[in-house]
Amino acid sequence: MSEENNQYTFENEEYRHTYWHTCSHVLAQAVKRLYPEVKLAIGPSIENGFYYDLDSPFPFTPEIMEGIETEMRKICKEKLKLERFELPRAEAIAFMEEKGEPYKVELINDLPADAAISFYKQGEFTDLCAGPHLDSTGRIKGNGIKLTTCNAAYWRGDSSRETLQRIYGVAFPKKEELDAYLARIEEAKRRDHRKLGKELDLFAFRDEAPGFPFYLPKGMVLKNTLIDYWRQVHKKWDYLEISTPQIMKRTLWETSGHWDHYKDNMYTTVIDEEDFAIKPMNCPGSILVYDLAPHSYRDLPLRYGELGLVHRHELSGALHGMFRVRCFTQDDAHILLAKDQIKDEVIRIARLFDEVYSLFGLPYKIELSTMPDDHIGSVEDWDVATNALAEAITSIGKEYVVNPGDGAFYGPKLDFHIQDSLGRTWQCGTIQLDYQLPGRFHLEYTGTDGEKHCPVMIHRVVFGSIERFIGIITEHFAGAFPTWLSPVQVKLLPITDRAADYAKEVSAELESAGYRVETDLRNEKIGKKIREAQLEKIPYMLVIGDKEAESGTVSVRHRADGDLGVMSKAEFTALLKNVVDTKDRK
RNA sequence: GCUGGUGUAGCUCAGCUGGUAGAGCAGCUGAUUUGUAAUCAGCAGGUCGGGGGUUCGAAUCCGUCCACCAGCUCCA
Repeated sequence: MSEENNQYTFENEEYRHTYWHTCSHVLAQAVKRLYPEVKLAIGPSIENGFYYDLDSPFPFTPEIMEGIETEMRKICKEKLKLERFELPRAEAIAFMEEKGEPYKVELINDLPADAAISFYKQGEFTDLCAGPHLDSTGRIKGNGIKLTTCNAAYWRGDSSRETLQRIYGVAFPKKEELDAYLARIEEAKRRDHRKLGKELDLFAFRDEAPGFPFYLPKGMVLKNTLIDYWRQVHKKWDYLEISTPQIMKRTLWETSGHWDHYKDNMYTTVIDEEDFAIKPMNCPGSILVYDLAPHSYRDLPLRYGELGLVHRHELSGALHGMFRVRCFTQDDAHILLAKDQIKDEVIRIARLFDEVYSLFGLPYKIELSTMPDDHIGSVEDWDVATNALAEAITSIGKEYVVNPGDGAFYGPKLDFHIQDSLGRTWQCGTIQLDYQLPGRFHLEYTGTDGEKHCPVMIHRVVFGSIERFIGIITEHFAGAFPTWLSPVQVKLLPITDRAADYAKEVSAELESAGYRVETDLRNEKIGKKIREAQLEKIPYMLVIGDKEAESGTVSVRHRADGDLGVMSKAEFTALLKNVVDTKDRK
């Protein structure tokens, strides 16, 4: 989204954030003028606008938000100067205590001893803030401001602390830019995969199974086609496919550490008076496969691929269409290798990822997640592993940002994030290094020295999950999937009953050539048949009337390119074959 | 899980301050045999998310449970 923001008239990225940061102060000032009893928390600029967290005894309804917006415009018109000043710690605390702002007092108390404690004053309003800010509220275009939503947020992101109300807003130097921004949001909502999934009959959710997707026939074609592609890619990159059990004994999960670290998210059951768990991850299964036979360094890296169905009891509020479900198929792989093979293998994986994402035209961002508080293993191992990941990405000329403390409990990871239609990013691919699990299971291989060594394990997924990836590409293509992926690739549209037999003949020929075809034999006008096929986003429509039946031709229409004219059956089949075989994005 | 919001026919939605439900599309039937984004007519379809409560009377008010939406927390 940051690229798109540059089309606006902000002078530069820094000015945009300064502008929005000042907007957030104007927001807080407006709230305090109208509702002095509301307490202030924090109010920064964000990727797409700004927000202010407030502790309020009442909810901010749309009417109240409108009132606040009006007051904000007034403050802009007042052209209040913003003035920075500093106070010694004791005075700063006394100042905020006097104003009755407990959250600000807490913030000041937590500032480092040597930090300057700065404030910004605009008119009667003063806020604790490091800045920078615009020099006057008059620089903000009043009617370019829009408060978008109000939602809950925990004070300092801690779910055990107070729930605050967060008012989000956007603002632009020109009213037309605000309108364009809001129009873009509306357009993005039109490609929401939940909406398209329903319209295109891909998948469904039912109250009877919250968070558990139902694949409809067309969604199943999509899923199976993705899986076929996945198998093809992984064969090429030397992976061996396996499949491991859905339910395994508690003792296994205790050995793996999941019982201690992940139990709250696991579905468990009792069989013959013994505890079992439905797998939330595939790794222990792969480990048991490795452990079936002795291995030597010659076997490594050993790459086990598994399309593993996992179940995780996600918090109800976290569920989100196909992006966040409770049961999903991970396109998983577990690679066992020697420590000195890590960097090369990570490079190899990152190249595979790039090949896959490029095919779909998906831009992605890489994050390096480091050691969390809740971790197992030595800090030294973590350092070595984290560096290996960083070096691998740098060496293939890609960039990453660090996500401190966000690694899995067993090791650091590289996450590959892809954006949805609204610019929210979702983790799809991940490469996780694991120095712990092989040791917990006493895995070993015989090295060149004839001694036993413990291998390292890499966990990785490319799609992330088939479900999430389907959601991502549904939004990316706005439901108009490339022909090779489209549930229906060709729709035959006979104009009258007279052309029905010929249409069936063409359909049979295409089907026997391996294409997915539907025929619309309804007694409807051709305009209506075309309209509906367009709405179904079917790539190729073949209009068939008396002329085509007589000459043995087809009249081809493409969903995006329109009427392509009359072709012989052979010409059309060749065109279709080319588009499908090359996995053209058309 | 938390805060706020939403929940009316298969789908998209209307139903003002409480007086026992409406439209379009889809479906079915009939007519129409049609040349690149909606042919016409008729019929049928809902215990208004579920259980309660207030009321002479509840889709409309209250409470509760469920699901969904936005965000937070968490995560593929």
